[in-house]
Amino acid sequence: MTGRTAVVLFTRDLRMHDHPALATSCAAFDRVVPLYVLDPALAGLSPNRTRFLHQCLAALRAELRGLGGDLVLRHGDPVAETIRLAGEVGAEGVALSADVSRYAERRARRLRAECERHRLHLRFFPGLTVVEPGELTPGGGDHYRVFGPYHRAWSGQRWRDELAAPSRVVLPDRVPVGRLPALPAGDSPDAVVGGEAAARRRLDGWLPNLRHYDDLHDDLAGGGTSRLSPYLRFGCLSPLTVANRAGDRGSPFVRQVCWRDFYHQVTAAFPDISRKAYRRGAADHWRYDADALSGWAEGRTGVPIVDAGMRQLRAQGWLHNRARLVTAGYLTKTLGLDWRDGLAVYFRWLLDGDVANNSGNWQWVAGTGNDAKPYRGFNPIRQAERYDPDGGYVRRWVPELAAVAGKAVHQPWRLPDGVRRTLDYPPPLEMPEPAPVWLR
DNA sequence: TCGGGCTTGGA
DNA sequence: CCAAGCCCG
Repeated sequence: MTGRTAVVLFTRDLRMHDHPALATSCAAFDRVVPLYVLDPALAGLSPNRTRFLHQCLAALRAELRGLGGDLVLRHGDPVAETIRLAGEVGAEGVALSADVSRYAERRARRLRAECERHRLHLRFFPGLTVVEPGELTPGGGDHYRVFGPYHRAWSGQRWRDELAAPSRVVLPDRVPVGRLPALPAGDSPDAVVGGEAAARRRLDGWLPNLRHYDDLHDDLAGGGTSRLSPYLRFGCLSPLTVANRAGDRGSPFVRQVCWRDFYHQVTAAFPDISRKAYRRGAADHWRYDADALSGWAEGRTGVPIVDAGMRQLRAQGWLHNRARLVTAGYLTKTLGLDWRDGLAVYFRWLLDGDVANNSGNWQWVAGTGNDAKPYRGFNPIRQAERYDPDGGYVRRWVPELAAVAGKAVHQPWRLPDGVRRTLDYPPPLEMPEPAPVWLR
């Protein structure tokens, strides 16, 4: 067999379109081996994401087969398996998308060392963000610490060109492609289904709603948000594609895509983001109360808007961004519990849970992150009345309160005793003194 | 260096 | 109007 071969290691870029590592390798090499390594170290982290991942892999394999190739699946350590496969197929090069988490950083470091040892050419590509982390820097530092200035620079930056899906993928002869294990069970009955085709359908279906985004995105009961986050998390969609198709760079929706890039460049500069307070000198001392934590996690705090959010999370593996703010704010600022504990619960359930966004946003709410106003607190009742004015969101997710009409559903402790006793719904959790002003 | 500016709030 | 310092240009 003659000609040159490359291994393309897929990670969380599970798509064919606008995939720089794949497109470039297919153009530059005679044969390309698309590889995904199932790392047992990650398998138990989140049943929801593991199931979604397997759906993405099945879809990617089908797409690659349609182009004459396949997705090679291995189990084990991604670095060891990549090196082993490269040896088996006589590859000269390894390509993958650059990533920012601690896990990804360690994987990259070990890949560099092993590729050097085995005389393999290793190349990292863009593609997980619109603008690569580190590409934009402020005058006095290595990364942006405040969103506003970052957004201005990001909007004015020249973005790379989108790349087409390859037209053909040629595998070397006789590569064992490996079996995809049976689809594992998730935790959430109403989770969306992974895969690039599903992602593109959702994007196509949602784009006509874009012009209402600014008016509707904060309404908890409505469907005004794109719900693309799980697909962006696994790279079923290129964020550049999403941003380009959404048009105006200054629009509120594209601004949200920019937040994702913002937290990736923060994480690249501060890989401890999931464990350590980002803000120097931030107050980072919290109570520990196992009962309060489990009450919050299971959606039985007795504060309806909080419980509604947590139950949506458990049912769908996703929750509205406004509900993320309210539930996270309640855990940290009202209950006084550690943002890391809330982060872990989100990580277990969220289909879109990734280190950069999940950690960055939790730290923002907790006041330890990239916020100019770290002493911000959310009043859950005010939030509920503003963003769920009729109470429809609460009644949908907290059926014990379905009989309570209107916005009274947000404060069941104020209902007449006779009514309250008919509801199978707890009083609010005991809270540290002083009790919050909204609870009376 | 210094002034403008800072996702999501509250009184 | 105050957010609370401090990031950014």
